[in-house]
Amino acid sequence: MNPEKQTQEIVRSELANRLFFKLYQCANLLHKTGTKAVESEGLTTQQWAILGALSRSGAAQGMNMGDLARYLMVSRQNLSGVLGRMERDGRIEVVTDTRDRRSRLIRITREGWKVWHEQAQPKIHDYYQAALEGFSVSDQIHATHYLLKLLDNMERLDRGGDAEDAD
Amino acid sequence: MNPEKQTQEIVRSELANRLFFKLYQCANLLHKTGTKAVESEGLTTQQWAILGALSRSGAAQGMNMGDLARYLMVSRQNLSGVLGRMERDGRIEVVTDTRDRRSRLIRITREGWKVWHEQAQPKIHDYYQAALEGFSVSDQIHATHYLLKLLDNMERLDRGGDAEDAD
DNA sequence: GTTATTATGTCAATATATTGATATATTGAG
DNA sequence: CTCAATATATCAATATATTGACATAATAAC
Repeated sequence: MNPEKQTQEIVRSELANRLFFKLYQCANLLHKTGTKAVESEGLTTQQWAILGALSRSGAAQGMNMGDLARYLMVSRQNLSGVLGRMERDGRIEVVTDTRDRRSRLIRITREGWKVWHEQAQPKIHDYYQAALEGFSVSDQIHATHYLLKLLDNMERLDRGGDAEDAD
Repeated sequence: MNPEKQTQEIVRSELANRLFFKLYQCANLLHKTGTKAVESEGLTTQQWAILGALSRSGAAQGMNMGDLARYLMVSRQNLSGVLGRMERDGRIEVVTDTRDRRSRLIRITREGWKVWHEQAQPKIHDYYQAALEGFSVSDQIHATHYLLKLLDNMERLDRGGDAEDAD
């Protein structure tokens, strides 16, 4: 490798390093500040993500464990713990799917719906406003695009640990 | 609020929601795929971040707990646990700062240095390569810029929890 | 009907992450 | 010297997160 190419390599590697370190810091602060924003409702960022998923119009009938775990990109065992706490708190309910009795449908309860829309959403709105200060609509679209691209690559990494013919 | 403004509000809010959900998913996958990349060295993404911080030229003398916690954006109690495991594994050492005997300097050991440079770095390099597939240098710069901006806003949120003088 | 697959539950071990409370040692200001 | 501030340690409670292993129940394939 010629010296010029080698210098390029180092620059690129340090650039990547910086990008991932910022992502790492963002991840830490997302959970810290996000949880702080909704803690008065007894919620955390994970529970926020789950209520967000379950309150979508597409999930009116509920979502099963596997789909929810894949959607949130967490493990089934982890999800099980969080859902247990949310069921305890009355925000969600777990019912057996009549069409496939192996499957459990996770649904938001009336109380969960109320907490989500009346209490959490206004605070989440304020949180977004503050966290996205200085972001134009275009900036938001571009930032989301980069995250999506990164996500695609990481999903490929996650699947293709040894099997090298993902989709 | 007129109907047009209201529609704009909803679009903006859904855009923000999408951005933060992607960030949430990225955070989950970063830890999952990142840890997988260095697990054969007995490392995790947190330990990776710590070794990265300690191996910088600026940290040759070591970093104290407080600075390291602020740099990584984690709590002191959390850092304490991770450092304990890393000390147990011989990757770092903790010595009392001679200039301020209250302070403990965290330093990378010779063994930690070796693990970091000879074993972890090549794998991290490959990880970056795969995770940034399709990112030009310009893309990387822009993506980092957005993360940095987000980080600034979230840091402000983190500090100003009760001070209510937001404009 | 037997069997393989699928969806989930559960237990265990480990690591990461927070806040809050309490304690100790050291430094620096007066 | 006294006292406040600083830097850390430690304990506790709670929540999140992973992999691995084993069990169960229901579906689907034969």
